[in-house]
Amino acid sequence: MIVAARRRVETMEENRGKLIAAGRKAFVSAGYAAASMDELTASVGLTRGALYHNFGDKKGLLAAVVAQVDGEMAARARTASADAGDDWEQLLAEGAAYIAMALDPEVRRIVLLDGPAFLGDPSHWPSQNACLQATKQAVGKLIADGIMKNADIEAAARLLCGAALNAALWVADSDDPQSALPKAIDAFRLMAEGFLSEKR
Amino acid sequence: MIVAARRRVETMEENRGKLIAAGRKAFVSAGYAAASMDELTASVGLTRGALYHNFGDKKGLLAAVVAQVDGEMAARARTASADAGDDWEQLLAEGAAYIAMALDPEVRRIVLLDGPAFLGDPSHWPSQNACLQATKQAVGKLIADGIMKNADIEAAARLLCGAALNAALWVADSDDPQSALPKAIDAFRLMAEGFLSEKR
DNA sequence: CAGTTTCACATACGCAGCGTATATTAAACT
DNA sequence: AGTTTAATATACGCTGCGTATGTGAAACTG
Repeated sequence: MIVAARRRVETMEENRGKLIAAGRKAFVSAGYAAASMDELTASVGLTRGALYHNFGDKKGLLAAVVAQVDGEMAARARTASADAGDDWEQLLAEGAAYIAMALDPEVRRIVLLDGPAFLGDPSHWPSQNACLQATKQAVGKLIADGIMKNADIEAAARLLCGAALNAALWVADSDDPQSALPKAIDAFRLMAEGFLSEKR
Repeated sequence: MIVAARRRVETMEENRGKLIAAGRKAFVSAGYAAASMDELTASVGLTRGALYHNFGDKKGLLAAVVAQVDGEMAARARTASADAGDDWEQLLAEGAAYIAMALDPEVRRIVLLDGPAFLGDPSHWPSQNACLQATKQAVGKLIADGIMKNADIEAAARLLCGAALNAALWVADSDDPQSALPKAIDAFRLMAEGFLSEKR
């Protein structure tokens, strides 16, 4: 059967997708700096021409890849906190989810290491770092409801996120990640409770 | 006056020092990846020959630079905690000191961003990340004395350090670092108290 | 103190990779 | 059908890393 000629936008979307997928693979295995754009594009049957047309430069592809992975992180976090009890438990569940996520090499390498190093601070990313966004929102509500002590929202969110993600890097790099994970999560819950109001 | 012929080791030490100093400058202004070893060595009147002889490769220089900056961080942290009250206050003072340190571009760019991205997890650095080491020791003592709740030492240290350093990155990148700094430190103290034993 | 060795560093070379300028070809208009 | 547009390919130059080789001065040696 003769396939109808593909429309331009279709193939372009498809090629963008291919390149982003290839980027995820390449960046995670070689790291952003060492990833070759020639190899990457060839691996999906394209050339650097397509890359530079679609993403401007190498950084542009990284940004697109980060945005995609970041979006997936947000989805996973929502799922994790969905069946937690109250708002506070939801925050803890999200934190635990982020710690677990960093066991994923894509998250670790691309979002936590190369992202900040080559794209700058996550809070300025166009994709808005998922962890930060979700945490900030949760913290805002908890403080408003008097469940959390009155700290600066941004600062508290950043501390919680930073703690979770950094602990995650430790877990991932430890000798026995599977046994380190619960320790990290336990400690996280303990520490986060510092933010809880006394009267609760 | 005729200067006595310099001994070999002397000049070598001096050249190593020059290269490390040049590395600090170059890495902080351009970032590790974009720093040119040709420019860097030329800026101190040497060539890449000296670099590769002394440090093996580009990464070797980064490691040396990281070790130096890391050492200075440790010294600053000790000074900061020296005149704090009890052990717990010392831990908090150290944390606050680390948050303040990340306002230093060298610390931020070299130790917090490029270091982990290109040398791997700080806990495996030969220089042993100063923040982690100091925090682990402090936490160990506090738990042994029953001042802190019984969490995993590594995990707790990693969380505290991660929170402090990540908050520091936020402070450094915020619109008004000087006003963000106290907010970050306040929130840090609050959160850290989650680790305090009830009975205290 | 002349001869020899060592080694810290310079010079020279090859190769890989990024970005850009130009070419091509198929889809989209008219 | 002819023309334009634009998505991708091709071709080029430049920069930069790492290595192989050269060199001269300090460090041994008898």
